Order: sequence, then C-alpha cells, then structure tokens
Amino acid sequence: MQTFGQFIRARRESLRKTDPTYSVRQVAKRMGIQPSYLSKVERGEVSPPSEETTRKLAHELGVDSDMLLAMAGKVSSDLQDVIRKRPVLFGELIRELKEMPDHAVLRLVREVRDGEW
Amino acid sequence: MQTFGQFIRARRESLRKTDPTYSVRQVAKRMGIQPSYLSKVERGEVSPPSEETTRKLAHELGVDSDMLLAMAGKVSSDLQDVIRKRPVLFGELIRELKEMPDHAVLRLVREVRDGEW
DNA sequence: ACAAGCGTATACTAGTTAGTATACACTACC
DNA sequence: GGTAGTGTATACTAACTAGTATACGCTTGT
Repeated sequence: MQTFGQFIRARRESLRKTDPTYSVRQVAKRMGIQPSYLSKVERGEVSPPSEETTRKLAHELGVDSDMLLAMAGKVSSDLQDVIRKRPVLFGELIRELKEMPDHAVLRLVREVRDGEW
Repeated sequence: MQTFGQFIRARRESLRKTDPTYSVRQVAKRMGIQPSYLSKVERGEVSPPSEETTRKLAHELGVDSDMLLAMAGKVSSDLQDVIRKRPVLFGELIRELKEMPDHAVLRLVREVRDGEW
C-alpha cells in the first residue's frame, strides 16, 4: 500500500511534468511551510502533517482533502463535529454501514439527497 | 451546558447514593488511575482523559462510551477507522445528514438494519 | 486518641506533535 | 565560473498530552 508521503510525492511530480512550479521548494513556499519539512513528509521521515497543513497540501495538489486526511490517519474535524453532536445515533449508523458495499452506501447518500424527507 | 467533569462527578455521586464504593478513590483504583487525577478531571482542572481512560470511565459509570467520548471532544477511534477506509463516501453521507432531524437519521439506521439490501 | 477513608493541592515528567532554521551538495544556465 | 534553483541533512524547540507520586487537611467510627 502507498504511504502518505509516497502519494504526495508522486502527485507533485506528476503535476510538475506540465508545470515546473511544482518543486518541493515552491510548493512549500506557497503553503507557507519549510521546504525541508515538506521533503521529510514526502520521504516519510516524519509523520503526516496537521489537519490544517494537510488541507493546504490537498488544495495545492488538487486532491480531495477528506481522502488525503484519511491517508494521513485523520478524519476531518468538521465530520467529527457532526458525529459529536449526536454520538449514539451516528455511532449506530456508521457501525451498521461498516460492512456494507460502496454501492449500498452510495444508494443511501442519493436517497437522502433526493428523497422526500 | 454541562462540562465533561461536571457530568461525571454528578453521575458518580448519583451512583454513590446507593453504593458507597463510588468514591473518587475507589473508582480511580478500579480504573487503575490516580485518585488525584480523577479529582482534577471531575473539577475540570485538566482536560478530559485519553480515549482509553474515558472508555474505562464510561464502563465504570455505566454510561454510553460514544456519548462520553463525545463530551470529551473525541470520536471513537473505531468509527474513525470506518470513515478513513472510505473517506469520500462517508464524508458525503455524514455532511448530508448533518442537518437532518434525529428521527430521519434513525429511520435510516432502521432501514439499513432490517432492509432488503 | 487514632486509624481509615475521603477529596485535593502541589510538584513533576516522559513522550509526542508539528513543525523552524540553517547549511550543504548537486545541477543547469549564461 | 558565478548564480539561481533544486532536494535534503542536521540540529533544535515550544507547546501539548496524559498522566504519576506524594503529602496535606478533614471527617468519622471505635
């Protein structure tokens, strides 16, 4: 399985093919962090960054932030907030959906979205 | 709103009315932590304990651990694991359900549980 | 009088998080 | 051959987490 660092390095290098501003240094500068730190993150020398920094990185690399946060071992704090407001209810729901296949969960999402609620 | 500390103190004192073993000292001993620490937690002098310790406390006090974790500002790590495996899917679902009333979410839980899936 | 149990004040800490700051070695350009 | 840009090695750190350990003062039963 690909690690967080490997993923973002691959993604950055890929973007760089068509845009030379995607160097470690320039990306780090745009994000407001040290290039040496980004380098360490990409090589997995340090653990993935904070939620905020991971978000900036997702934005910079044009990837979904929930996905990148997940690779960083985190869950977006706004989702946590939703759960924390009704922990038992959401706890039940999520555990119920744990083993469900993607298409079943997706059906549920659509049902809620367009449904008559 | 009631804080974490106030809640567990109230709950412990309530249990103590019918069972004197619910003193700070004895509960702490059963949990394997220092009484002084439990005391500080109850008075809100320190931030709520770790997930593991919060779980022990929930067990000791006979309350739902998801609920108590929520009061501690946390989301159970097993729920986080479920989300982290399919972050985009669950992200969508949870944000969709954010504003839904309890009964609607509950209906969904039941639908999944007994549904023809 | 004193031991047992109570809550708490006080002092301390190992480990982790999330980075910064600087300097070094290499390549490419003009 | 200098300079501009690259990735990275190295050294350091402030703040936070999640507690422990000990001692103090109070009450209560014998």
